[in-house]
Amino acid sequence: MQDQEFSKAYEPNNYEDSIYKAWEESGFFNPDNLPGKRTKSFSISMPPPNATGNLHIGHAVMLAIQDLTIRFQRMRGQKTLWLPGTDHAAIATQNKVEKLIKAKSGKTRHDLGRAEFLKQVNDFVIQSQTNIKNQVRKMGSSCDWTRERYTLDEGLTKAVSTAFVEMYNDGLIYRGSRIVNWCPRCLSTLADDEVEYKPTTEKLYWIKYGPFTLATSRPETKLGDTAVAVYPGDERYQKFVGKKIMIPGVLGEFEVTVVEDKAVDPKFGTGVIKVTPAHDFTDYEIAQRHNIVLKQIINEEGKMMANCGKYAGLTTRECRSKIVEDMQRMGLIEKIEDYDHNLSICYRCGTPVEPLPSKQWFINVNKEVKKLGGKTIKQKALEVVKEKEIEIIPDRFNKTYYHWIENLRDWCISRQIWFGHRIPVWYRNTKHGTRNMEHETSEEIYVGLEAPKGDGWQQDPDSLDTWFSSGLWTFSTLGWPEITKDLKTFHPTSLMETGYDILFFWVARMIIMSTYLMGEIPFKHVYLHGLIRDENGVKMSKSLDNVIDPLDVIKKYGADATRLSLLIGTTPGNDMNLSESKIGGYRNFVNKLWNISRYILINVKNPRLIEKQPSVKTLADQWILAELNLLIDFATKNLESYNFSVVGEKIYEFTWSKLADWYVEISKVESDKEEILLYILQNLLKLWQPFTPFVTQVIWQNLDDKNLLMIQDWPKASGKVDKKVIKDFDLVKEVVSTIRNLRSESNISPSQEINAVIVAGSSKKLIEQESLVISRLARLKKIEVLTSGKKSKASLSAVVGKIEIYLPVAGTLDVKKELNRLTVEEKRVRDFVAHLEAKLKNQRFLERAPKEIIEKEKVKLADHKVQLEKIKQQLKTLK
RNA sequence: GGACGAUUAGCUCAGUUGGUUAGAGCGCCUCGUUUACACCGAGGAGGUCGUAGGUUCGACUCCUACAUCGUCCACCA
Repeated sequence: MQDQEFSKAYEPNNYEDSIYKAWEESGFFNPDNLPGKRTKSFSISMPPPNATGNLHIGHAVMLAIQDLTIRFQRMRGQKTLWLPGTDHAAIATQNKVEKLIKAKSGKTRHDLGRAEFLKQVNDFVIQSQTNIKNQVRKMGSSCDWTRERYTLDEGLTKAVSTAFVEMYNDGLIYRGSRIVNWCPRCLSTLADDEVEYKPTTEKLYWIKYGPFTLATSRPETKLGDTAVAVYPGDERYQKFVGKKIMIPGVLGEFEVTVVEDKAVDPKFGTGVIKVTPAHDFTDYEIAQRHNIVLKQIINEEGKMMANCGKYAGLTTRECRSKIVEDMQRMGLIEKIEDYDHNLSICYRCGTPVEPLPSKQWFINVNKEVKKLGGKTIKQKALEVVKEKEIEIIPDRFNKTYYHWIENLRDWCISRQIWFGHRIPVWYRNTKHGTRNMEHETSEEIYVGLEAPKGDGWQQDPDSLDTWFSSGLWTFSTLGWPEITKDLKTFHPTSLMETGYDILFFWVARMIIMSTYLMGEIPFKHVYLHGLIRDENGVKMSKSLDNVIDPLDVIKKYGADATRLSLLIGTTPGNDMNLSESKIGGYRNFVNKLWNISRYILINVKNPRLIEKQPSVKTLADQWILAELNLLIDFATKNLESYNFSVVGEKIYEFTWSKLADWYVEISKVESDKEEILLYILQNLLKLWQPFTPFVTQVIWQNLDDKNLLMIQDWPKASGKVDKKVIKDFDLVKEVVSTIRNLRSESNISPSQEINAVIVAGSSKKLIEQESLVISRLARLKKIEVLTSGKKSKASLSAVVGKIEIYLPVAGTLDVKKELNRLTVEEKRVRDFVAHLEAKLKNQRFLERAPKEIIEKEKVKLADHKVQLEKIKQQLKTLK
């Protein structure tokens, strides 16, 4: 050990980069290079961060948890693969680059043209990918970079096309004319779950509508009305049902059909709604049920179409105020009220969504397919979770998953953006530029992996929803559609670890895609972590300036401390509040581990690995090994079941409160502990490695400079744990603590050594045997151990279980204070004894409680009665 | 409107199938440089476990209702 290398405080910045480099160069992130015979595999697909992003704290928590799991399984002898990659994040990336270009040159993507725009997007992506990959490394992630993938790389693009073609041939993908969510800013469709809702106060217009009065928030859609609907059997309107009526409007009269439909709430408003099938989902469904025609009046830019007369060309908002004016003039407006409702907006840009009729590609979620034994993809996705093939942690998310799947409608997968996987469909004699449903065309369609031969074919200009490719992630990254060795070895993956916020977006879609295309589940366990909020529980955001940047805190406190702060004190599915002081606390801990190691390594003659558990000499030796073995069992069991936090807490407690506070201190008193100290240290480093891989490796090099800690075998508990050892040692600890307490209460300075008399009864042998330890830790000069008797006058006194402790401090004894202290203590024990006595007198307790519990209470009572007696005597002696 | 979660020490959170005199870290108070560590050591104060009922010999733990906060889903003109 080099002294200068082992500085007083651990400096993470001096080691982290070189350690990571050593790991990466060792090749052990790659499962093919792992030593030993590894028959079982354990794999995780890393949820791909957006190719454009910066690492944020949400990524950090995901990386910490996944790396912990992979490192644990690697040490357990599994063939471990953690496959990293990035996602092209279609709309998000396109929007971002569009903004950048606009800011730089004032140009739009249309000015540049498709090819040039895509080139610029790709340049941008390559640059930010390098950035985020290095940030992933900073966290210590032991993922296999040789297998890294990108959703737009060649192999994955082929997987996407193959999936599309296969689903098309099975009739699962179809092109249809439907009402879609349309963002007039992005000029694209949005999936149902890409629409967000914003509470907004708007106006509700009560309008005269022929013979009816009805309420609407969108009077401009009156131009597209083709029906009026009432609740079935509503007496007020029976005479109109089934009739066609002429309604006066701002562009003259128009005809509507009156229908009955259960979608109408007879209690809301007047119980009548106007039906605009082309621009409202509910209205569209009503129109479908009653064979009502639809009339599109709003175009893809959110403007009124040519069929709107003088309103043509206005935005919907402009049109609304204009049309309201005109209607007021005609006396068609009865009243206008304020009205709170949820405005639908685009989740990417916040623009209000315009429902429009459009020709798009969909995945049919209700089609029974042969490949799934006649089930629908929806049924299959439900089944694998219900039958526990896939286990979601925490399991309460099962319910929300079921609910979401059950209510899933056909998934619109085409997007009118350029950046993404182009839809593998070609048309001839097409009018694909028009999405208007009224233009049915006779066109040839070709769906395939490559462009068809022959003239006049044009590829569909649209691209696929980014979640379509993400849905293939677990198997497309392993080589599918080729049946590769990796695919056979690592799929289904073992664990999917991600935030609960994308359970639907992503996890559900992977399940759908994998069960259909692969015929197997994508992963066995789903671990959902919560959101990281700031110390006040507020979502982190740049505008609030409450963001904790993982790179900043790694630099300041080290990657290990950052990881610990994200791994401990959290439970799956629950949000976590994180503050910098918490990270600082774990930095202190890492430093503690460093200094324990430093002490051991400096004081040991020959730092080395110890193969077998060393033989013991003292109670402390037995105790620390027993505690270590308990810890190993606990950690192994709980890491297997993803209880990271409790494991971290337990190892932390062992390290600081057991090893450092007691055993290391005792090692300064009892000699000849070289082997045990080394043995404990080497196992402790192994236990910590999945949590804090950097500092443990730095320390490990001092024990073994040839092999990396990350591929060592996970520790095994050796031998049976003797409970009596732990009980005895705990008693010794309590005696020491009690003496320290007495000293402290009486302001006896640590440098002042005093005598002690311990009346130990049946524990005399134990206390005598441990008297050296006790006297050094409690800073005693002389210690006298008796079986019984001898009341020491003018002493501080206390009782530990059945043991009486006297510290003769004649002269300095503050009798009044001491009496007071003992009286308080006496009352506390007396109350407890009374409580136990009452319990044990309760007939029903005696009848119904289990025997062991009653026995336990009886022993407790007896012990405390003895204690109470002794305190009383001590009080008497003082008086 | 429906579902879910949270509510435990000043703050951030643990608390496994009901059987401890309710725990940890940070913060706070007192004392302390005993050569691993002041990113430290020793000791201490601090909680009727959101409220009200109920089940039970026994409830922080189970049930019911309510309150506050939060999230998701559905969206009704």
